[in-house]
Amino acid sequence: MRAHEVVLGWVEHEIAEGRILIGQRLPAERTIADQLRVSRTSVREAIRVLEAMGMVRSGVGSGPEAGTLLIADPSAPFTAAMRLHFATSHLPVDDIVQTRTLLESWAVEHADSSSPFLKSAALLLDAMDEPGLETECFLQLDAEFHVALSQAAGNVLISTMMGALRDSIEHYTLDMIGNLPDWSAMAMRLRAEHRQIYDVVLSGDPVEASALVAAHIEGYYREAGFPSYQKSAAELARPRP
Amino acid sequence: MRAHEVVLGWVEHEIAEGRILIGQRLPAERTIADQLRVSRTSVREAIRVLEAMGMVRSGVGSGPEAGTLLIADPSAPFTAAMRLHFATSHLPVDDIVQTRTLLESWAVEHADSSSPFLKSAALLLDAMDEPGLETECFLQLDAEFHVALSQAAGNVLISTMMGALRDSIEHYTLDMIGNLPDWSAMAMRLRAEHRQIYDVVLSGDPVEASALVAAHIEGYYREAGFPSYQKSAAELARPRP
DNA sequence: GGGGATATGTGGTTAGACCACAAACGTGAT
DNA sequence: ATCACGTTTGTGGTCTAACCACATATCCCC
Repeated sequence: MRAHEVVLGWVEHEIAEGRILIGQRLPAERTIADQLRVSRTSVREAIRVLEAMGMVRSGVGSGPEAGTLLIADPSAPFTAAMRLHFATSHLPVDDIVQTRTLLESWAVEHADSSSPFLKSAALLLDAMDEPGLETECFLQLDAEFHVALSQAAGNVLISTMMGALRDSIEHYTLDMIGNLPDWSAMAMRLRAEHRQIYDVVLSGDPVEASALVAAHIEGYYREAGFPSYQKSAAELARPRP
Repeated sequence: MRAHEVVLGWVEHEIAEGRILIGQRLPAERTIADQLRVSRTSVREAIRVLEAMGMVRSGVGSGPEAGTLLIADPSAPFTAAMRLHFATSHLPVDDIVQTRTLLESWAVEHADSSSPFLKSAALLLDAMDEPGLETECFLQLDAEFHVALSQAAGNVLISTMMGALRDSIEHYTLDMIGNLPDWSAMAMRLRAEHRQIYDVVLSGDPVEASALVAAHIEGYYREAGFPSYQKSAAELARPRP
């Protein structure tokens, strides 16, 4: 086992044992190196890996921003990999729409209407009603809302995948709104659809909720000027009407 | 921008420009360091990141196994992150079954029956018929078969997610076969079901294929001794009969 | 008490050296 | 001519030791 893998194993172990909690600092690089009898070089290689996976964040200097912090929620490792992935190879928008539709319509269909994540979703909806909200912020809240909805189904994997998609989707959406003739009208429409979806999920009508979500996603991408996206997303997700 | 990020950017650029192809070697660490005017240490940190994401593989010595090879198909970055993720936090089996069922039944439903991936799938089926095949190898081929099926739908994201799940699933399946009273009987049954699914996909009956896949996955997990898994996977994937 | 110089501790980076390994190359004996 | 064995070459793997930049904490002088 290579030296930096020893370090990775040690960190994983420390986390599993609860000796390092989220938000806490890892020991200094020199300390870890000394403790594990490896060079600081190897410790740094390990930290680069953890950083790439979104598990830690390094900062120089002193004070609360300095040192290497553990910032990983369990779903984080996904995100970084996806980000680099999408930075390298641009995925077909159709694929993204299909996948979003599949995952999200499944999620709302299996959502627990008493899930605390729905309360988060409601707060996000309120935040999106804020007048004079920056477009960028709106899109961020939009993405958050969809992730929160997905979490309500209680499937860690599905939530994780949606969370991974979120950041990547923001990139596309920002590009897309340039194609829109009237963004504020679109924002209004999105707000209304979000409310409708939320209400139906809360009222416990899985089938209707699923259909609404599919239509919502499909409509968004189509109106934002992706003519290549022909087929109905709803149909793709649920081809047997 | 930190030094190792410069290296990462350079590698991404070289890949995007087509100067480094899959299966080819990156320049030697010392060469890259020299060329980019950074230290070899920084080059190594960048390579560790790429390695963690499954994009490259490093080997010492000389010859075809040596050097740093680019092995990334577009879906690779997922895998490593997932692996570390699963190593840290054990996911509920139910979640995995649900996700597999959702992704795979969608994939076969939208499979292109003329896809070259189906030819790969056929070869894998033949390989699984090999008498005296090690259990471990069989499970590997099994996983490969499912990934190949998923690829036939032509959605990069879905294929990617399935590919990411594959390695993780192997871990569980290996544990599971210990619970089986008669592995060779199960293997026989899996072979038969695989053939059946393959035939139906090839014949172009999406609905039937989807149902078969769901039943196949569900049956496997249930028989392998996960009583916690109660609900029908087929029902989960397609709750409106 | 205030304010600026200094000490401390952090990650970021570099240079240079050695090791282990595996293939390719030479050189010798047969 | 051929084979076997040592040598060379080039690769990643590791380590030491030093310096830098940065941000806080501390101290000492005014």
